[in-house]
Amino acid sequence: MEDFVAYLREISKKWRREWEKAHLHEADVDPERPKFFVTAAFPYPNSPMHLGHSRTYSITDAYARFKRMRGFNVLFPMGFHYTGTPIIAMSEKVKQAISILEDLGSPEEVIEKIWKIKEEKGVPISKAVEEYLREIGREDLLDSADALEYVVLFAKVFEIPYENVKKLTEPLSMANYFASLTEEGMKELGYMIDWRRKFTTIDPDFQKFITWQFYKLYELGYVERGTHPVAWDPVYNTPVSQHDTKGDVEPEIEEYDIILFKIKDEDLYLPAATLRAETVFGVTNVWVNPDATYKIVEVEGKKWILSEKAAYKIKFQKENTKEIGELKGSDILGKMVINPATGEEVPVLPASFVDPNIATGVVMSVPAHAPFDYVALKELEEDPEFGRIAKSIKPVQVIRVPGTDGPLAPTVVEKMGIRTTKEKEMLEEATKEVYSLEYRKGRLMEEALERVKGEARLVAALKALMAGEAVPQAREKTAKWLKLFGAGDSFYEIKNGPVYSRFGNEVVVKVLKDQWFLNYGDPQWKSLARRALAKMRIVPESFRKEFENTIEWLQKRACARTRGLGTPLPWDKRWIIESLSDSTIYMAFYTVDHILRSAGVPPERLEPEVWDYILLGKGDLREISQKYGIDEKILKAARESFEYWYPVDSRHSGKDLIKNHLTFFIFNHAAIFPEDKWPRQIVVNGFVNLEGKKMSKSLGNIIPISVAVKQHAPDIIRLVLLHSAELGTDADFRTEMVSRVVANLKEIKNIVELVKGVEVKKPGRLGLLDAWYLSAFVKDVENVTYLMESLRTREATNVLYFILLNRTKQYLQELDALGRGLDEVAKWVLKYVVERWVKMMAPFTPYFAEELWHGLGHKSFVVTEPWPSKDEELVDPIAEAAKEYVEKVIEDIKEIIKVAKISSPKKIRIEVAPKEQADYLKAAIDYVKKGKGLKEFMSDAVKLYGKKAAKDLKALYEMATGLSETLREAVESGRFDEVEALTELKAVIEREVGAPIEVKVYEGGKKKPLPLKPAIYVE
RNA sequence: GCCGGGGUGCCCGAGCCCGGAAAAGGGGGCGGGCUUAAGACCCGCUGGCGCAGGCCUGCGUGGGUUCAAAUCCCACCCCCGGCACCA
Repeated sequence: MEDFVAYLREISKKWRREWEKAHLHEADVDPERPKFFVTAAFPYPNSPMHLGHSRTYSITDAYARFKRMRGFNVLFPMGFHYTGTPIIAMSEKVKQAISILEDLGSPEEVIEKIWKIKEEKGVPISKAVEEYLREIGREDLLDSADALEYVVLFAKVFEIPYENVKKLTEPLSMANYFASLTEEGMKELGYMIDWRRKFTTIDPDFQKFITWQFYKLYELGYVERGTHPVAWDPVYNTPVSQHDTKGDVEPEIEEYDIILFKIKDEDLYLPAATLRAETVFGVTNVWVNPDATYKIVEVEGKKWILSEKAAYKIKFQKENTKEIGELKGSDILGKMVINPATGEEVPVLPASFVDPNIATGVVMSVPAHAPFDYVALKELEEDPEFGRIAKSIKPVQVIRVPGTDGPLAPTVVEKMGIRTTKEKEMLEEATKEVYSLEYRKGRLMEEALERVKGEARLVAALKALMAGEAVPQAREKTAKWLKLFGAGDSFYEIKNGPVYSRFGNEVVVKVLKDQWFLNYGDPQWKSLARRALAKMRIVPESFRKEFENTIEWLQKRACARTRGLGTPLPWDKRWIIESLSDSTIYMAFYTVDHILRSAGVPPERLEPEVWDYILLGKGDLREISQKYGIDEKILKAARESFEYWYPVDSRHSGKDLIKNHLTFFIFNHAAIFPEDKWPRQIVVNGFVNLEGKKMSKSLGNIIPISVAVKQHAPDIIRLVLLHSAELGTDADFRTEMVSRVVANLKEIKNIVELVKGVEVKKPGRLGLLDAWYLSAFVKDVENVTYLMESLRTREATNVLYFILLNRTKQYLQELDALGRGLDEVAKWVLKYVVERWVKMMAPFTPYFAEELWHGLGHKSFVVTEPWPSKDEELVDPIAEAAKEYVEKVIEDIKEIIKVAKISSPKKIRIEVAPKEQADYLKAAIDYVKKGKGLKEFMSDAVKLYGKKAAKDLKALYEMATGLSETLREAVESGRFDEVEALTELKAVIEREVGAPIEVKVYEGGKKKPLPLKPAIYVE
């Protein structure tokens, strides 16, 4: 086994060299041949390519290779996506880790020790790092644990020598390093990528291309400006996302509605933060924390009272805020404030459950709908100072849930028996119950709006707008209404806080002004996207709905960031175009970049007008050539290349990209290119698990291709990935599967070698066995072709590497049983099959197929051979039916032997129904096919064949309904002869059942045979 | 909550779109063969009943349509994934 894998590795090196020498993977414009342009999402080089990525690429490659054999001029290019921030964060973490490691003494030893802890205790790497640091008494370094984790991951899981890890402290060196590892992996796996066209997204010419794209989008009016909240490091003044935080936590941003309660007779406002603005109509009081410190902050001309923390946070969300005073929570207790929605006066009361670290530190109290508020009020009734006020407060119901009576919060609280605000867990559960019920089923009551003090006109307008509205809509409308008259605002908070940036600072929310958006919500753009999708083939088709939903759901999307690698926004260079926005139409760039580069066109000349000509055919060739100093011939060649290769015929990626990249891909093509250049197909595949487990960096169960190839062999990895799951579902890479695949390839090799050097003439007549085997194979050819057109690699490989192999083994065995062995006829048959079989394996295991092909004496490359076609004249339905029939008979004999508990049968007699019975069956089949019922058949058939046939006729009708297609057609043809089939394959049956058999036609006896159902006597 | 996917035999998993065979294929288990032994490999069994190829039950739960439903329709229960400025 080991030897065989080594052999597979060996031949992969050999053929990789040969193909490269022959430039097999380079595709150029060829007007004589139909083109096929395949692309897969390019990798982000923050790690070497692993098994998960290679599934997408292996599918793409098998498909590309298949299409090439089908006669297409296939282009499969690849590039690298350098845009973005994770690489920057990672390289900084590595830098930090290296300095710690150097500081600790011998870095490699430390890494080994950490790995040992991980292995021995079976804990994630992060835990092992922590444990190690504690062990050596360096708890002070715990803050940098995740940085160390990366280095361990690189060194141990990715098997990068420490000397090389040390070089990854600069973003670019890291990106280049991983890009080159990935490229090498792709080459090892034999992907037919045209590497001449490789680029990275920070190459100057690519940046010019993106610049053009954004000018286009801008001209079309799809780029907009607005404000946008982001997670932010307040010290380093930089946005923070998952990879920038300690412990890689994704900061989640939550938007609170602010409702401004003016303090009566004072120029001060209490900004209550709430997620349930619609309950403002039921506010009975406002809570502040009596022990907390509050600041008076001037916000947009009003004086807000905010908790100390909130006063700090708001600086990042509002412009020109000014702290002008300070007070204690207790200072404002008992004051009356005005509910801006209703105009009612309500008191300010103390509540210790109000957390000054969350939102504004001011909360409005709605006892009817918030369990906390209800219980807190009850609690307060005992208070010497505020007890009297608390007692006087009655919950005000403003939301009604059908099927319930009265306000929900008190009901639930009483039901659960909650008494004090200290029962936090119970209260939270109660809150969840009330909130979710009201959110799903609640409606805003008309009575709630009647509380609004004001002109009848105002109240009526509110009623018209919101009475009876479902909670989600009522909430939105209330918040909007309050904002419109200056009593409402927004406050952003980190929902899962506190989150710390990798610099150690607590992350806040910053509202960015002038953020640039792509407006995917634009109705015109949306309808273009819809049309593009409708015209496209989606594989598997079941994902279409998800695309449709995504198109509908997409709104504005921030398309630029303040930092990271990438292309500056052309009209506002402070911004860098974000990674998912600069990777939507880059496939077009593949069609021309090698032309422009090999001609030495300086990137700075690739101004928008140049791209307009190349990609849209706009402008005058000569004029542009002169204006930008680019040779006319080059421009023309680029234009022709684009025209030839575009549109993309097939776009491949993992299913995680449906909701973003793939849909943006559709949108942007629809916006920028004319309809005939819109993509034709999207192919989506599932993920890869390893031995049933999700791959994760923390578990360290990621296998980079470089490691996998050393362990297995390229063809094995390809085949396992292609065979282990249906396209849309998740695959599982298991060693067990690997060994099965290896064993099968070995067997296939042995079979192929049987016909090495065999030269025999086509025989005049085939045996039943030969005819069956050939016919089944021809159907395989047709089937595999169809399966590959539908990208069903699992089924296609199943036919080629499992079913066909087994059938071939069966054929060879049965030849032996018949005493024929590999005679001249069989040799011809086998050679016929093998030659085509090897070709069909080429898309999946190209190296293996190439080696076998040459072993058969061919001089051409199998990978560029034409795909086999279906040889109609070899289709023999009668032979297939005969074989199926014989197998059914064998099964029946075995069943009888088993049920009758016959230990060693001596002789078996098979009596076949007389020929004319077959006519009855034919008639029955005819009725079944026409959808006529049993009754109808019986009444007609009895007339025709007589009463005494009635019993048989009924049985035959039932048989007809369940007949396989093969047998049904054989019976219909009238050419199928049971005796002939049984006689010719007698030896096969005998070997299977272990007794001599005798075949004859029924001449009367105790068991009456039916057609296809002979009477069997076992002695 | 919204959107998407799914609940099939001891386990994993096809089949459901286009209704018509206890339900492909694995794995595990049991029995047998091979072997000094283990492994690998091969054969048989693996819902129930059945001394002749048969019958019964069955594909989340409950209804319905149909000569016929894992497959179509309705209601319900449960599980998984995504929910954005991140590649």
